[in-house]
Amino acid sequence: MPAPRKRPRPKTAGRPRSATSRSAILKAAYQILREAGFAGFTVEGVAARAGAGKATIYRWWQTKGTLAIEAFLVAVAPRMDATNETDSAITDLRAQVHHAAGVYRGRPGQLLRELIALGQQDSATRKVLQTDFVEPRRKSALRLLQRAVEAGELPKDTDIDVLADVLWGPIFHRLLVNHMPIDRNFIEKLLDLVLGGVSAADSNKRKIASDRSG
Amino acid sequence: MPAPRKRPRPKTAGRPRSATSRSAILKAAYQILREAGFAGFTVEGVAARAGAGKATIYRWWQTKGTLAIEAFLVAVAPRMDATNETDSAITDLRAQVHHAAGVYRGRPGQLLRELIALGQQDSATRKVLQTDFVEPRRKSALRLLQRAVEAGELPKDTDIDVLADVLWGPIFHRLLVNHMPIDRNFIEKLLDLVLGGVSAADSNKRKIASDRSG
Amino acid sequence: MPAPRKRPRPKTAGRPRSATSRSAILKAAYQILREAGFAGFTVEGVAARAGAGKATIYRWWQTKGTLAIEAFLVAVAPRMDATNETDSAITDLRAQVHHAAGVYRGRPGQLLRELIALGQQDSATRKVLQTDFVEPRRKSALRLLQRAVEAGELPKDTDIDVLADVLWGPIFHRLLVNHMPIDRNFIEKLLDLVLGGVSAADSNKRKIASDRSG
Amino acid sequence: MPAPRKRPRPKTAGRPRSATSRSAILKAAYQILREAGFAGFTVEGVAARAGAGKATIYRWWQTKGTLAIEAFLVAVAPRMDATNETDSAITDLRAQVHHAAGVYRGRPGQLLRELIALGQQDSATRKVLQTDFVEPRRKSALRLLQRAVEAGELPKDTDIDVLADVLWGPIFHRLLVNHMPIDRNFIEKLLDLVLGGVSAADSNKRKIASDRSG
DNA sequence: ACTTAACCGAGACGGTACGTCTGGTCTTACA
DNA sequence: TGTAAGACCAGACGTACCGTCTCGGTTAAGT
Repeated sequence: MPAPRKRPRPKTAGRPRSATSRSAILKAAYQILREAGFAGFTVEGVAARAGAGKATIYRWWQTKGTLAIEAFLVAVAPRMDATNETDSAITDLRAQVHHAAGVYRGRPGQLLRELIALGQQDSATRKVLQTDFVEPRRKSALRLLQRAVEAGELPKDTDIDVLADVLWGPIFHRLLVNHMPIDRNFIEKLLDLVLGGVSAADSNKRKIASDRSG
Repeated sequence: MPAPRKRPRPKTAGRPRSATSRSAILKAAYQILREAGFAGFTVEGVAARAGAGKATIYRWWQTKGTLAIEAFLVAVAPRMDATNETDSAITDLRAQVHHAAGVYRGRPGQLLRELIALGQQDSATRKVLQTDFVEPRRKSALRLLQRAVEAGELPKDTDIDVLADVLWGPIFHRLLVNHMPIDRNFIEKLLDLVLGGVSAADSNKRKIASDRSG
Repeated sequence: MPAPRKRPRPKTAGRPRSATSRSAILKAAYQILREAGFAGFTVEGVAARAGAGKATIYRWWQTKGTLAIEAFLVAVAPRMDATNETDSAITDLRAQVHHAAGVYRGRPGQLLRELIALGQQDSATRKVLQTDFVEPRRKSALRLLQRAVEAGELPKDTDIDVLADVLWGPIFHRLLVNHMPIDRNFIEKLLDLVLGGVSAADSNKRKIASDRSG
Repeated sequence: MPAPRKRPRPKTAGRPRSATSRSAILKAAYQILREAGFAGFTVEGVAARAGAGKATIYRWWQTKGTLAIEAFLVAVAPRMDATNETDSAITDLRAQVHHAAGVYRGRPGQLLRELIALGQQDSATRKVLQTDFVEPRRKSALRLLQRAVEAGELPKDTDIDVLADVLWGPIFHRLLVNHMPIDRNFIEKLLDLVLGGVSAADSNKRKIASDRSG
């Protein structure tokens, strides 16, 4: 059983997919998202700005939600991941959280809120969001946590699935419920509370280090 | 020269708002939400089922989002709060979290996901959600945490704002991102990790106690 | 058979109808008709401008159409009839036609068009229009024609019902179909053709006389 | 610097207008008009019966009035014109008037009344009615009258514009004001009065002839 | 003076239809 | 076959009025 909506690209078909068109569509989609949010995001608007036909869009994206997510990820994902590695997995983890929080504070965070919201109503969108955004990031986080456990920076019996949620959950909570800001101070206290509670590391040292990049 | 046709009208002129109509609308709204989710929730549908005019709905609710939220809260809020109090604030807190998690696992949780999603796109909706749902629950949680701090069950320097997010954030995270279930085991581990990490209480005893109410 | 539960109250019990309110409503109604035509004529608008309640309007007028007609007639009818009588019925008739045409050329004519239009769709309105506008004017015209017949100004076997339509029909035709103007020249030729064709009077003399009042 | 993404598109781009849809809409519109009159004529009803979208209707017809008129004309116009030609223009004219009166007496006449009424309130509708209904019929009548003048059946100095109104006006008058029926007798007398008054033909002969087709 | 019935303004009510908008599909001609 | 253009169906949107109904309150006529 082949994947259902995987585009069948035999070597000798008719006219090949236009890369120009695809990137024009994604670019236009992201511009509209940035300018008007998902509220002002219409397929017709994207088609018009990209100089594309609506049918072309629907040929390659299932729904407008999946288009929005792909446009968002193509534009934002590159600057979402911090990849500096040190000897300490915990240090890397803290850097990763701080970096992500910084991104979420800005325009991309607002868009992400809307896209997660979108995922609640439409299953195709939810799936794409899950596959292309959530899973890679979660796996990356779990890998770091696993490294920390193996290095003895976290207790051997740590449930990293739960710990990952305890780390990221509060940030998404503030992002989506919007009751308090995701400021640097919050992240710092969160990290101290969660990682400080399970690791024996000195919180002060870290605080000084992280302040340099704020 | 006084105005010619100015009689001193009473402040409460005109036919008063119909309570019957209001409750019929809220009831119909909740029924539709429960049956079809927010995707199938239309003002026209609510009006038709309630035997009300659309104008009546728009007269009293700014947007369909605010109607949805009010309908949800009126129907669901009563069974959302566990109010059993014991001597231990921490015990009460654990009970509260378990109870809420139980509610979120079911239909109300799915609806809540959609309503939070809704709040991302429309500011009127966001405001109502904030005022009528988020704040009361948060205040209740903060009160319990404060009690725990004052009773010495939590360290004196605990930042309860952060701790509240660390407790509830992971649950909302799983609710909204939907990557893993909010099962009893998760809640247990979450509580142990968060409260166990800051309090010295014995986790095993609590586990046995809370299982009786599951 | 008297009703058993009805107490023998006098027919004229309760507060009498407010003349102030009635005239305020009619005045407001005509103002709106004049300013915006029947297209912009709403009962709510009339009520608001008159400082009256909608219920008061509907208590005294069956539909908004009947209100519009009454408002129009109260304001316009007085200046619609020319009552100068001479020895010649034909001369009076010509004067009457010229006068009415003059009124129809102006704003009242436009309103009349809309009110006749209104009468096509609603039977209550049609009836009021028939009774209060059409019949009196038709009777007046028939009386003049009858006088002319009796005076020998028209042939004894003239069918005055048909002749009345032949006289007034062309004017209403131009009023409602609007293909050509109801100008003085048209009326003159119409009168000459219709009355000149059946009477032996000299058309030239009349033309000179009527030009003085154009 | 030329526009980068401007390809020379053909003038006839896009899917062409669907003839199927157009005729389904017109058919549905006429059915509704016939069954319920203009009072029961709604764009939503037409769309539903035609299996069309409301937007499609509004794309091609400015207002519901113009749709109603076009539907009426498409269905009714063919049977409105009598085209039997004889040697005598007057005879043809009398036949034409009788034929039209016959049509006006029936359902089409009732609809026409409503459509003319409609034209009083909306200028777009008035224009369509003027262009597609009034003008062709008027031109046809004027042509006949002109023929009669040239053939000597009417005086050389006849003002055919006025005569046309004198002929048709009384019919429209009775149609729209509805004070008396447009029966065969009325038409006969009208013709005798108007044409008999200006031509020298024998009225009795014509009466006998026309009675055969009543 | 008291009762009572009908009046009054205000404005909410159930409805109906409006004209607009957008999602997702379909149909052309061209490349 | 892919593409741009744009027409298509479907159906919810929020608005505008309709004519009815309920309020609190007023005003004569009849007692």
